Amino acid sequence: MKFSKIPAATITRLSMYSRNLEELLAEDVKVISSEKLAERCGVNSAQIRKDVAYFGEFGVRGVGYYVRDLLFEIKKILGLNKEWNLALVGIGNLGSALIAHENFARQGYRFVAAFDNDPHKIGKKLLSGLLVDRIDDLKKVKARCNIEIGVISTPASKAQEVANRLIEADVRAMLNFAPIQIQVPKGFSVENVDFTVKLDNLAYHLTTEG
Amino acid sequence: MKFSKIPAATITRLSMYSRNLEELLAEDVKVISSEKLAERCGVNSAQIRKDVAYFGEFGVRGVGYYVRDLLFEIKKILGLNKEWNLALVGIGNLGSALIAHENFARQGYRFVAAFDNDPHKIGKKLLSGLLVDRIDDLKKVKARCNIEIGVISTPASKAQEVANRLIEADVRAMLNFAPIQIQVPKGFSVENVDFTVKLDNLAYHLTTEG
DNA sequence: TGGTGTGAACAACTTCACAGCG
DNA sequence: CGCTGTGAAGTTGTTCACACCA
Repeated sequence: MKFSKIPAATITRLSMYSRNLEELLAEDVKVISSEKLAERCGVNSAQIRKDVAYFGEFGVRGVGYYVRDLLFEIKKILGLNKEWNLALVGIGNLGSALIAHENFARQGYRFVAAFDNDPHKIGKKLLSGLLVDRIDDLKKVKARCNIEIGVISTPASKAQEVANRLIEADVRAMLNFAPIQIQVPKGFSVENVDFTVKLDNLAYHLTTEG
Repeated sequence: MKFSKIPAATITRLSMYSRNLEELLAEDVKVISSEKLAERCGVNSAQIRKDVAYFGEFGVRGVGYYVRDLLFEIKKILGLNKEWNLALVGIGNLGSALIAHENFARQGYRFVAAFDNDPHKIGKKLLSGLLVDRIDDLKKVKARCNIEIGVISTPASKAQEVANRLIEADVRAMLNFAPIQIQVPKGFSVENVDFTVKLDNLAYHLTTEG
């Protein structure tokens, strides 16, 4: 185990390993070698060994990794041994779909608040049972619900403004669905989910190789 | 201009430059230096010069880049000088939200077909006016609508199966919203939009640095 | 003069290859 | 013996620094 810097890509792969290990667990596989797991994940086996070795010695030489143990360790590394409280900002089509989406809940992400600035939406109850709050009440609601991650699903033109509110309320992490680079101070994290960029990549490949 | 291999990250950045240039155009800015554009995009200026230099000499020494011209060239590179036809597969909450989402249309991506395998949904008309087709009719519908990119918004358990149908129908590009690695043969492209991975990254940072 | 285009230096990440251990 | 853990080698991507040109 070393304390050198962890590549960002390593964290992303850990997330992928975690999902695959969950599948293996469901298939009742007890032990897996880095070689086999690598094949499943489409990466190099040394990559897997190196990725997990950043954090400890979780394997058994001559044997492989115990699926249950490795899964547990990876989840601990990622911080998935607890539930995380999300707040949705921007209750449009996409936002509503996200609240209803199963993938959040399954991994322990839970929407505890929802915000909008449209007076027609404020006070309404969503299908999930959540009440839509005014964005001005963010701090107050945060104190009550312990919001840990903000999910921004407003139009691009409003996204930075929303981010500023989240920063003000000291929400340290944001998942941004708007196609724009959000500026945050040190100590805050933003992850972008930008499907236009992905589509542009596909268009490029179709144009170039097709 | 050189024909060495283009880093994947370059394409992703071109997409970002394109958006920023569109904003600059709207602000009526005529010329911009790599330095200024870099600041806006949060990257190094040499990076920008190198990225665009892979494809040609679009700048003017001592001046910078003409916004309109560079935007045009980048869009041509990415293949955004045409409209792209999308087919949505999986009409759940997320799928419906995607069809209604403005960001696709604005960049020239247009949904021309929608598929599901739920008998209750087939034949129904979506808000956009699209009729939901049977996935078995994919080839037939493709012949009519010229589907170029498939958008997969089914549960993870069905995603590979859907991908196989798309491959069979020779839809060469897929945007996958299911949290799973999709396997495709050479010549096909997949881009993943996976928010659980992004959330795991945020959770990791909150756990580690927070 | 000022900013591009680019070889060369650098940094980061990935893969190899094998020592070491269960 | 077999598979992990890891230094070393290799590869890829980024930044520097400056020649060159409008």
